[in-house]
Amino acid sequence: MNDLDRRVPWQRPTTAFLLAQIGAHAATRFAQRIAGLDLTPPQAGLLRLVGVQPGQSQQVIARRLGTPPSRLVLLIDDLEGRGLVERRRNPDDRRHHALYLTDKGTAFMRNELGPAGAAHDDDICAGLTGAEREKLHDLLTRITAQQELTEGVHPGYRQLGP
Amino acid sequence: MNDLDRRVPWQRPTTAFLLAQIGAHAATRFAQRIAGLDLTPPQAGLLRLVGVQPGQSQQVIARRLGTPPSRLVLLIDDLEGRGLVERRRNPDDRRHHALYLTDKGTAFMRNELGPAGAAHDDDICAGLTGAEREKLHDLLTRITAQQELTEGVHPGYRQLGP
DNA sequence: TATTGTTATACTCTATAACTATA
DNA sequence: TATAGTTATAGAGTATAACAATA
Repeated sequence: MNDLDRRVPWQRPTTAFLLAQIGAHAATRFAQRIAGLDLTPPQAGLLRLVGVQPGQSQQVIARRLGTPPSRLVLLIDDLEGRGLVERRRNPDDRRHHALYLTDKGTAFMRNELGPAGAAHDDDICAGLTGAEREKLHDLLTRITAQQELTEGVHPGYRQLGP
Repeated sequence: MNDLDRRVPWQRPTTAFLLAQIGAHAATRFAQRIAGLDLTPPQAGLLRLVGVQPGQSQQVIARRLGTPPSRLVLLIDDLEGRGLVERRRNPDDRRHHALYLTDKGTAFMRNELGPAGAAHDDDICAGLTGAEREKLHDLLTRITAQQELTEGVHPGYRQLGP
């Protein structure tokens, strides 16, 4: 028992602390993994959201992600320049740019990013059995519901260190 | 079933994704909570570490936190200016500054930061029963061990939004 | 010369505000 | 005038590098 433990009631890390610690760790590891795909975490999140909800305007996507629309511009510029995402002007209102995955983008999700995400999940859960992973997934899903977190979206993607 | 689900095998968020999502959420909520104590998350982490391992030099603390020593200076300056932390020069080697909590700092941990952490934990786990919280804590602890994460330290504290 | 702590500087990421075009 | 998207600017946070004191 150390000095502080004698005085404050923190004998062990709280569950919330462990969640933040492991969450940060998982985000960092994910960033490192997809760096090999020349992708930053925000780009990966955007790519996934465009794939799941194609045809949305940049305004809608920005609101969904909780980010200012101006931030999307450069992210999309890069993804579009690499031929993964496509802006299509709406003929009815030429101010809107609807976003779609290209065929190349779809293949990238299936062959590169998808497997990377699965491998990442295996990495993080390596210490648990299959049944334990299910239990953990269930408990975490309950938390996301109670805390009213948007499915498939989170702001905490972390950049890669040196 | 949406467009992307037909093409890539991501029917549900992975466990690793949920961990990152909830971890980011928890970090943000914690930042909001301790903002009422005029404390940033990095300051809270430093304060706790100084309390748990008093008498360490800034170099040692920096290595433990995985942060450059220069970053500690301003954090400590602020905490010292508020009378929560104390630098003590080592008479044997006057280059070293050993860090300690003041009595005021110890009281602050017990009466302010400690209860805030407990309330935060209750908030995040509000959707789970007591037994479920135990189970979750156990599973998360297993992950931290397998992933070799340092107890009580994580780099992912998040700043407060607007 | 090597190390501790500090100060100065630069870089990254993000948000805010100004601007263009369409309506 | 109002909105979608873009560009320009500024801020927060952090890291890197130069510096002073001590060994």
